[in-house]
Amino acid sequence: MESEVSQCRVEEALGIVVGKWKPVIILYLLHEGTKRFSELKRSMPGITQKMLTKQLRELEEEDIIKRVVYPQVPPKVEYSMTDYGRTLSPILEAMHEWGTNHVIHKQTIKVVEKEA
Amino acid sequence: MESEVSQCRVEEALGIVVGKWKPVIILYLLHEGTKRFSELKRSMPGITQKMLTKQLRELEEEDIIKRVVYPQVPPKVEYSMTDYGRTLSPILEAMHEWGTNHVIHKQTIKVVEKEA
DNA sequence: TGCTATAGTATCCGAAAAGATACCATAGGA
DNA sequence: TCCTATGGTATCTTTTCGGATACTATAGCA
Repeated sequence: MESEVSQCRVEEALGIVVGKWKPVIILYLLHEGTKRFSELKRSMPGITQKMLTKQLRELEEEDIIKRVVYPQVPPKVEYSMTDYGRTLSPILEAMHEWGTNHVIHKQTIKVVEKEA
Repeated sequence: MESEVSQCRVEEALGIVVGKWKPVIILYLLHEGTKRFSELKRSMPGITQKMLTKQLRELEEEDIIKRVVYPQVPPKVEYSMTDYGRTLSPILEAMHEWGTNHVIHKQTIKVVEKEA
């Protein structure tokens, strides 16, 4: 039983959460519950339709979010977290907290460097 | 005080941890302590010298790891986690755990799909 | 004299991710 | 009759990431 670095499963979690938009999508759905495609798009200024669709499909593929299509015209599609997807919450929250602190920490480093 | 998605600081943490090699480097240094450049390289088959150097420089820049150069020839350079860098540990461990479980979960989904 | 080990740099290349843009179907309303 | 809203797809271009390869310096050793 050696400590093999190659058995690292961090990338499994990372692969789901990384990207410019995925954490935003997940946190939004975690906090706001069920949302329509158009609501997601409006809440993420700068994202293209193609990008949003792609990210949502990938998250759905991994069973993180649920996609419900209502047979209407114009179409209505709702997205929400799955129970399984919600298990990501502690990780996301921890990263959010760490990230918030890191912004401050970076400024502290710079000050220390200037003094030195 | 509205829940603005754009204030999301997850990316701050994510930016440090993502990449093909960074989680591996961090976990290795967390578990094994101080390591020389050549030891890191040997423990990560497939990484090029350029990549390893680049990742290490970026982690050093963010105050996650410490770089100590010994004025010798041939050169000796040691890398280790900073105290601050060690604060990433819970996040990495959580992701590792989640990732390990996710590998199993994906198989479960496939089985359920086949049955349906 | 030439070879090795160490910790790098410098360039170039290909693949992958992200973005811009245009297009589609159709119910309901003006 | 034409326009709008919705939730997409299909292409093309740009940007970024990662990798291959070659090059560097120099102490010590045979």
